[in-house]
Amino acid sequence: MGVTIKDVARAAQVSVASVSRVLNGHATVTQETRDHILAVMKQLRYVPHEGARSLSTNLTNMVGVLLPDLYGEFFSEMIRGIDGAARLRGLHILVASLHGGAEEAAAAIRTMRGRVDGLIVMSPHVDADLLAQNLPEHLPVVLVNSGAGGGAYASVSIDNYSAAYAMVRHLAACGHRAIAFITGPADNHEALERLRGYRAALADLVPGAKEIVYEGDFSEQSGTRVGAALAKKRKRPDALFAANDMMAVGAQIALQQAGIAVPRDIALAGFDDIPVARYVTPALTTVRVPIAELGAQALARLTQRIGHADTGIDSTAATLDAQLVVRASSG
Amino acid sequence: MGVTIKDVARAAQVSVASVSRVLNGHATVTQETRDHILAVMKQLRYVPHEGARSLSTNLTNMVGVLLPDLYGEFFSEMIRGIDGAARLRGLHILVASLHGGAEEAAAAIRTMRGRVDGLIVMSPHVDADLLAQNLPEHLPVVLVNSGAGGGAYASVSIDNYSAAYAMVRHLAACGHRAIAFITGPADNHEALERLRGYRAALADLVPGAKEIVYEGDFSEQSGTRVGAALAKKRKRPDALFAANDMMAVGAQIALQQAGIAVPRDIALAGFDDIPVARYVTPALTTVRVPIAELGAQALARLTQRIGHADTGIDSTAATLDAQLVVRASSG
DNA sequence: GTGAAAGCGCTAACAA
DNA sequence: TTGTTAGCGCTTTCAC
Repeated sequence: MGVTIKDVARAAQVSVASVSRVLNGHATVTQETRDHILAVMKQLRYVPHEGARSLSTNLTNMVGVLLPDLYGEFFSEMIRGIDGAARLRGLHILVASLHGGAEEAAAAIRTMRGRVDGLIVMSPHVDADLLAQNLPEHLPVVLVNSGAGGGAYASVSIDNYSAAYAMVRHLAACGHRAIAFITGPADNHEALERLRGYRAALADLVPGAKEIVYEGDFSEQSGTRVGAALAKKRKRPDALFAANDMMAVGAQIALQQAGIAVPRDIALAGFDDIPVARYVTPALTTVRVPIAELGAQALARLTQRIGHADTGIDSTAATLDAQLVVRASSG
Repeated sequence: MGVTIKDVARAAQVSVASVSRVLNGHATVTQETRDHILAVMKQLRYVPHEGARSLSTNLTNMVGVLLPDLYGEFFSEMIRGIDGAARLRGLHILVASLHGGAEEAAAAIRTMRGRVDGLIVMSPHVDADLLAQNLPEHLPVVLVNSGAGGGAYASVSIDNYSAAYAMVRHLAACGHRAIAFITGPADNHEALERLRGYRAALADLVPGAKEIVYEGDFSEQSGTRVGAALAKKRKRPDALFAANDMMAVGAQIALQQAGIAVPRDIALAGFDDIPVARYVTPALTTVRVPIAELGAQALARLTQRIGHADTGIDSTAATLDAQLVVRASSG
C-alpha cells in the first residue's frame, strides 16, 4: 500500500534499523546519516504505520472509551474531558457505545484487545462479571459513575448522594416542606444514589415529612407526565425535585401549560445543569455535575495505571463533588 | 502479555492455522476440532489481538473522525450519526480533534496511518494542501461541511446557502424589510455560505433593501454584543438573522434585558436548531440541520470508497437539505 | 555508528 | 481437513 520503512531504507541506502532509530530519536546515529534519512522520508512522504509500531512495542497510545450511549450533552462533555486529558499525554481515544445488550457490550469490550492500552468504561448496566469475563487480563480499567465495580476496579464518580442531599436541604431552607421527587431509571446507579440522598435528607431535615416519589426514566416525557399529573391534583407538594434536568424541564412545561406558576405555586429543581437549564423561564435550580472534569480524572487515573501495570488491581474509588446551582425556579 | 493464538494452538494440540480458521469462520475445519478449539479458547479466555490481525489483513475496521473541536451539541450529534452508521457495518471510530494549528492537525492526520481504513474530516480551517501533504496516499477520505476539498475529495455538506436564502424569504414574507445579519467566523466555510445566501435572497426578494451586516464568531457573547448594540440604536432593523442559534440566543437575551420585545419590536432567527432553541422564550425560528444524518451519510460514502479503493479519486459532492423551522420569534 | 535478524500476533498461500 | 511457513511494518537485541 503505502511507503514503508523498507522503501525509505532502500532509497537512503541504509538499513531499516537506522531508519527506525531516527524515527524514534535514538541518539546513536550520525548527524549526517540522520539528515540524509530525514530528507528521504520527506521526499517519499513516509508516514510510519502506527499499527505495526504498536504490535512491536506493545504500546498503542490509545485508550478505549466505552459509553452507554452517544446522545446529548452529557456524553459530549465526557468525551471532551477525556480527550483534553488524553491529548495532553499524547494519547488518542477510541470511542464505542455499548448500545445493545450484554452480548454487544461484550463484543465491544473484546474488540478493544490489542488496540488500546487501557479502558474507560461508563456503563450503568454492565456489571463486574461481564467485565471480568471479557476483559483481556491486566488491561487497566477505570470505571466511571458506576456501581458495577463492586470494589474490584478503579473508579471515579460524582457524589450523587451528597448533592441530592444538599438540594433537599436547600429546598427545605426555602421553606418547602412537602418535597416530591421524580426518580430515574430503576437500574441506574446514579439515579438510585440521588433517590437515596433525597430520602436521607428528608428524614434528617424535615421531621415528619413523608416521601412523595414519582417514577421517571430521565426522559423529558416522563417529566411531562409527572407535571401533568401534579397539575390535576387538588393538593400539590411545595416543591418538586427531579433526578435530572430533562425531567424537570418536562414537568415545568406541563405545569405552566396547566396554568401553574413556577416557583410561585410549586418550586422546581433538577440535576445535571445541562445548558438548557439556564435558558428556560424561570431558570432552573439544579446541581452542576463536572462532567468534563469527571472524564479528565478518569483518564488521569487510567494513565497512572498504565504506567505501572503490574502493581496489581487498583480498587480505589475517587469521588467528585457536584455543586448546587440556585436559580429562580426554587423560589 | 495476554493469551495468544499460539497458546491456544498448543493447548488444543493443533496448529495456529486451525485456530485462525475457526476464528475467521473458514468452513474447512471438522466440527470436532472446531468444537475442541472453541472450548479451549473459552477456557483460556482467549481474545484475539485486533491490532495484529489488522497488520496481517491490512484491514482495521476502524474509521478515523477528525473534528475541529469536541464541544457542544453539534459535535455530539455528528459523532452519533457516524457511530450509528458505523456499527451497522461493524466499524469502530477513532476520534480526534484538530484543536491546535496546522502543525497539530498534520500530526493528528499522520497518526491515523495504519490505524484506520478511512477518514472523515470536518475542518473549517484545514485546507486541501494540508490534507494532501499528510494523508497516506490512497487512504479514502470524505470531507464534511468543508470548502477545503476544492473538488479533490468526496464530500458531503449541508446546503447552507439555500437554507439561509429560505430563511430570508420567510422573514420577508412576514413583512420584514430591513433584515440584518450576524456573520460567523470569517474563515468558516459554512458561515460564509450562510452570508452568501442572505445577500442573494435580500437582493432577489427585497428590492431596494440594503444589507445590514454585523460581525460575529458563532459565540453567544458575540450575539450578546450585537443585541446590546442594536438596543441602543434609535432605528432598528425589522428582523435579525444570526448565522447560528447561539448568537441568536445571545442577542435575544441582550435585547430583552434592554426592554426590547421579540418578536414585537424585532423579529429574530437563528441557524442550526440546537436543543436550546426550542426552550427559550419566545421559541426561536431557525433552520434545522440534520447533523446526525450528515455524519451517517459521510460514513456511508466512506465505506463505499473503502470497498473499491482503487477506483481512483472520488470528487463528488453530496448536499443535504436543511429545513426551515418556524417558531414564535420571527413574528 | 551501523546492519542482520528475530520477533510482536495474526493471516493466508502452499503442501501434505 | 490439517500443518508449515512466509510475511504484514515495525522495534530491538546482538554482532561487527
